[in-house]
Formats: sequence, C-alpha cells, structure tokens
Amino acid sequence: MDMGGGGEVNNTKILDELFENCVGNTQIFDDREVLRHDYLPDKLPHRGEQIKSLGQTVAPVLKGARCSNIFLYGKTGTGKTAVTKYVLNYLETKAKEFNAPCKVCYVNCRFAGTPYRVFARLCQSLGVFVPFTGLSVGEVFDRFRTGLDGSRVVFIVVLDEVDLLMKTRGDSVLYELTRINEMLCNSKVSLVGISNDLRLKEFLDPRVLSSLSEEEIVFRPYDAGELRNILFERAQLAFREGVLSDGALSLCAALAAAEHGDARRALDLLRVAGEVAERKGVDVIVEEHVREAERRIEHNRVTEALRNATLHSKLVILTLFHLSKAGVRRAITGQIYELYNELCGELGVTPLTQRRVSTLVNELDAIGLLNARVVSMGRYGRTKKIRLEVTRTLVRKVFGDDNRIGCLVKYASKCLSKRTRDGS
DNA sequence: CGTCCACAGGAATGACGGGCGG
DNA sequence: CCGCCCGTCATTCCTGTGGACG
Repeated sequence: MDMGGGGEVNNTKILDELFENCVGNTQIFDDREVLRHDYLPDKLPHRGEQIKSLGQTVAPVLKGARCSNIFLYGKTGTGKTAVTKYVLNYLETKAKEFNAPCKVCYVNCRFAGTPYRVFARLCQSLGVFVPFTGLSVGEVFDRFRTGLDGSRVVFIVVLDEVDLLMKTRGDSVLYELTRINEMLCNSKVSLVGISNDLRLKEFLDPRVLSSLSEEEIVFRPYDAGELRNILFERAQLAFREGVLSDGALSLCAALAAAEHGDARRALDLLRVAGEVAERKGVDVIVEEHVREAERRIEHNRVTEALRNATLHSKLVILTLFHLSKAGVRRAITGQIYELYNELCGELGVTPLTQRRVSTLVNELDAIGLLNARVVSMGRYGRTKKIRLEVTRTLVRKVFGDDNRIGCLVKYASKCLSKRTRDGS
C-alpha cells in the first residue's frame, strides 16, 4: 500500500516533468506536422514540369471528356504522390467550379494489396456498399461497374504503388480497368498508375501496357541542391526562426541525395534531428543532431523489423545468429536449414519445409535484416550465401525479451559447438 | 565438353479462419 | 445453417542452372 502510494507520487513527478518539458519546450518546433510525409505543401519545388504534364493530360476532364491513361515512374520520395494529389485536388475544385462531373479515387496498393480490396475501395468511394470480404472479385467488380455507370461521371482512378499489386497478383486489375470503358454507357474511367519500379513495363501484358501508357511521366531523383530547397521551404514552416543551422540542413540534403535523392528520407532526418535537439534541450539543430537522427532512424527500423517478424522468421535469424557466433560469416541454405530444424525441435515447433524457409530468407533479405545472394560452387552445387546484417548484440537484446524464443538465444550454442566438434 | 551437385524459385494445390447471401 | 468465396500461409512437385570437376 505504502509502496504503491510512494510510487505514484514519483511517477506523477516524472510525468509532470516530461509533459511540461514537452509543452514548454517549444523553442524548436512551430509545426512538426509539416515534416510528415503525408503533408501536402502548397508549393512543390522542382516539379513544375511534371505538374504541367499531368495537368495537361487530365485537363480534358473539365470538358467532360475522358483523359488519357497515364503512368508515373520514379523512385520513392521523388514526389510522384505529392504531384498527383496536388494536381488532382486542384482539378476537382476546378471541376466543381465548371460543373464538370468528375471524381477522383486514390487507392494505395500497399494497403489495398489484392484485386478484391482495390475494387472494394473503388466501390466505397462511389458510396456503393460492399463487405470487406465474402463476395467474389467478379461480384465486387460488377457492383463497381453498375454503381459507376449510374453516377454519370468521369472517374479518375489513381493506383499508387501499383508495382506491388502487379508483382504479387499479376495485371488482372489493370486489365479489367483498362477495358471497363467498353462496358460503360454514362461514365468513363481514366487511370493514373504510379510505380516505384521503373522496370514495371517488363511485367505488363502488352495489351495493358499500350492502353495504360498513353502518357508517361518520369520523376528523376532530386539532387542535393534541390533537396536543400525543399527542406528549406518546409523548415520555414516547421521550425521556429533561427533554429535550424545551415550545416544541418545541408547535411540532411546530402545524406538523402546520396541514397536515392529521396525527399521523404530527407524530411525524416530533419524531423528526427529536430526531436533530438528538442530532447537535449538545446535551441539550435546542428550536424551532430542529424548524425544522431540517422543512427536513430536506422536503429528503430531494425528493432521494429526484428520484433515484428513471425516466429519462423525469427528462428531463421536466430539460426544465423548462432552460426555467426560459431564463426560462420556466410552460411549456405543447407547449413541454415539443418540448424533451423534443430531449433524447431528444441522449441517443439514443427519446422517448415526448406522451400518455405527459402522464401523467408528472401523476405528477410528484402527488409535488410540479412543479406542473401545466389552463388554457384560449381561441382558442389548452386546455393545462397547468407549473412546476418544485424549486430548480434541487437539480436540478443530484442530476442531476449521474447519469452517464446528467448531461451534459445543461449541454448543453441551448445548443440552447435557439439556439432562442429563432431564435424571436425 | 558433358556431368552433376545443391539448391533456386515458379506453379499448382491444400488447409484454415473468416464472412457472405440465401 | 449451408455452400461458397475470400486472403493467407504452407506444402508438394517441379524444372532450371552456374560452373568446378572429371
């Protein structure tokens, strides 16, 4: 009782301090929302050309005509989504002004990752009710079509990150949408496809390709100077005056430019650097804070990825952890599968097949937790060489908290050392 | 120059928990 | 309640392959 009461007082004190710091400590930020990537600024520096092209393409909509389908290519953080939203938002307000019946539906294929969900999303934007599961894809598509035809509009469908949908589900959605106009009497559909992958064309059915790529816009990565300008514009709104040092600004731009010219990355760096400075209680953001931000972002990313991995993915990581501890820098598939099996046995979990583990390895490679590359060892077959890309300390720390497999962090080293003795 | 290792990775299929309309 | 379809994860079966070795 007494202990509880004492703790409470202490906790309140801690929280008070924390909250007051947060409220009182406004010498860094004016409005940090401006630095989030879903924020749409009213100026988009260095994208005038793209805005113009997209505007030209969609302009016929204001006369009630269907506009050409258009495809936007470019790496992440090159402003594709921002330009699209910017132009289409404006188009919608203009359409209202001119009484042109037009509607825009924005679908992010990362979140609507299946044909069903894409069509369901389109239905929803038309006010047509569909359950989130239970119907056949064809049924949802039909509802969308009839709903659309009834509403007598030019309907612009934006499919963002459409490459993700293509790679896992093929081009059936795009195929249906490019052909839908043949079945409509009162409405028309135009497509805006946005892809992060410049090679997407290679995966497309030629019929889809020709109708989809009536127009194309390529978004080049920003260079360091352009990123600097973008950051500068945002920093004006985000930070109080004089908070951001010139050096910190340039460093954010330079780091992001070195990666892909990714503006999102640059903004993240700037925001986190601001938070670092805020927490330190200083009132100027300097280069060191940006460096710290870089480390922190990476650390968070990896920790989250490790923590959120599925049981078997964790076991694969753990296998690599033990192999690397035993001095195996680059393990091959066979080695991994063998030890993985053993770990599963120890946990009382039925192991997955080697085929499945192989795709898990590929997935982990894609996230960057490990590095896998196929090599041929000639006579001795063809395999993947796999290396852990995370420090063992971090693995130990994150998995140590996981009560399910935490025990294995220590255990397996025994059976591994036994095996290496037997082997040699 | 062919063989053959040790897998890679595609395709088809199945199991499962969930939700629908009738 | 049934029969059907959904998406997800996993299995099974399969064909493909780079290059050291003989």
